[in-house]
This record gives sequence, structure tokens and C-alpha cells, in this order.
Amino acid sequence: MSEMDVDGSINSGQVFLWKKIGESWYGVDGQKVIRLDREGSVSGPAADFARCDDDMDRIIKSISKDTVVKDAVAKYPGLRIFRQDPFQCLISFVVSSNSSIQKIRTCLDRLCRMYGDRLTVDGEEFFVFPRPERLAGATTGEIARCGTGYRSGFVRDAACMVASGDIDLQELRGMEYLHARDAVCAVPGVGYKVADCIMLFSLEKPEAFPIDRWTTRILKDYYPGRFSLGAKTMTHRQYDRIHKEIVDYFGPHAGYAQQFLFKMERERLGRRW
DNA sequence: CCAAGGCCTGAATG
DNA sequence: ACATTCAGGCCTT
Repeated sequence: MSEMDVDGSINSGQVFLWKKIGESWYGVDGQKVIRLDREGSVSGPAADFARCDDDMDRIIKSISKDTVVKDAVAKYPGLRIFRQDPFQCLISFVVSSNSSIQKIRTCLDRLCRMYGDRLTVDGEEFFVFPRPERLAGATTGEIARCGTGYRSGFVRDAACMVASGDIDLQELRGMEYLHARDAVCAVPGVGYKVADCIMLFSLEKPEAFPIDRWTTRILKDYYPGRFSLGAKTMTHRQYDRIHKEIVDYFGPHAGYAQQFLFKMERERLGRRW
């Protein structure tokens, strides 16, 4: 298996609170700060986060159905999907809706500074992600000062649901895709697309394939006619149908195909991470 | 069931 | 400069 591409994996739209200091990347994941070095011995919490248990050879083989995916894989052979803290992932993608990557970063960083504990790692100062109870106790007006806008209420209510045990994110890791999706979609601010992000990046659901403006365009452009992408607005019904077509085509690790294709298209169009 | 419009904000665009 | 557009949707009508 090829080595992990740390830079490329961090800059692929899945995580937002990472910064490079010297040769290493440091990132906030829940109540921890994780360090990923350029290469070599990934162990401990970092190994879990980096999904070193993934059999990438097998996964890549399974999704390589055509030259489009094969080219993307060849271009970013070290791209990985991380195993994130579910609560942070949930809030991150609630904040992400109708927003841009840069702004998501700013918002989340402010949330950490305002509600997260301060931590010093390798002589550097970090603010870890807010605990659910802490965000649940905040007012929407206060949260809004982080730039979350109309999503502020969603953020607070989502935190309340987690803090109260109304939703048990850890438990969702063991549930099947559709049941887990129903559960996360019960959280305000979470629709099918956001749910797929949360499930792919933190809930062990490799068949989750977020369908947004980008993936819609990718599928239309590179797979003309293969998926039912006619309608103007993406209803739940259509999302379901397309997702089924996607899993039928790419297989149970379709989410990995999404990650490679998304990375390829973003880089091709020169988007900043 | 489907389509349309509103929503916060800041970076990009003209 | 300043106005307008648009961005990795969700929710209500």
C-alpha cells in the first residue's frame, strides 16, 4: 500500500481545524490534539484517527470501476479518510451547509476559542472542540458571534440533543446505514447531504456518498447518463435513488470513490482548501 | 410528492 | 471603493 499523503488528506474537505507547524500537522479532534507527521510511525490516537486499519489496497480495488476513478486514485494515491470525533463532525457539517470551506474554518475556530478548553501541545497553544454540554448551555445569540448565522440555533439544538442523550452518536457507529441516517437527520440542520458527511467521516459508514453541488457536477460531467441527475431540485426521493445507483455502481466503499473524485475535481479547478 | 424561496456571512467578482 | 453574486443545504410553504 502506498504511504499516506498527510497534506492531501487534510486538504480534501473532510477536516477544518488543522494547521501545519514546521514539518508536522496538528489538528483538533474532539478533546484531543492529534499530530500527523509527514510519514512513518503513526501510532496511538493518531493511528486510529488516520484509519491505519483500513485495507486501502482492497478498498481502492473495489472502487476502481472505470478510468475516471482509476485516474483520481493514481493522482492521489495517499489520500485517506479520517475517523473523526462524531460530535465535532456533526457540528462541523451543520455549520458547513450553504457555506464555503474557508468560512467553515473560521466559524469552527471561533467556536473552539470561545467554548473549548485550552491545551498546550509541543509548546503550541490549541483550543479543543467544545463539549456538547458547553454548547448546549450557550445562547444562539452568543453562538452567532462565531459567524454561524442562521445555523446558530441548529448548533445549539444539536448540542442539546447530544448532551441530553437524545441521540447517541457512538451507538450509531454500530447501526446500519439507513437507520443511522434517520437518527442523524432528526438533528435540526442535518439533511441527507450533511448526514452522509457525518456518517462517512465519523460513523463508520463507507457507503455514505455526500451528494452536493460538486459531486452532482462530477457525476454529470464524467458519467453522463449513468445516474438519474435530471431534476432541478434534489428531493429526498431523488437523493435516495441516486445514492442507490451510486452504491450499486461503486460498491460498499462508494464514499471513498467520492473522496478521490472530489479531491481531483477541486484541484483541477484550482479551489483553495 | 415536488418546486420555490428565504436564510447569515464573507470572499470573490464586476 | 461599493454593490452583487455565490458558496460543499436545510426547512417551510
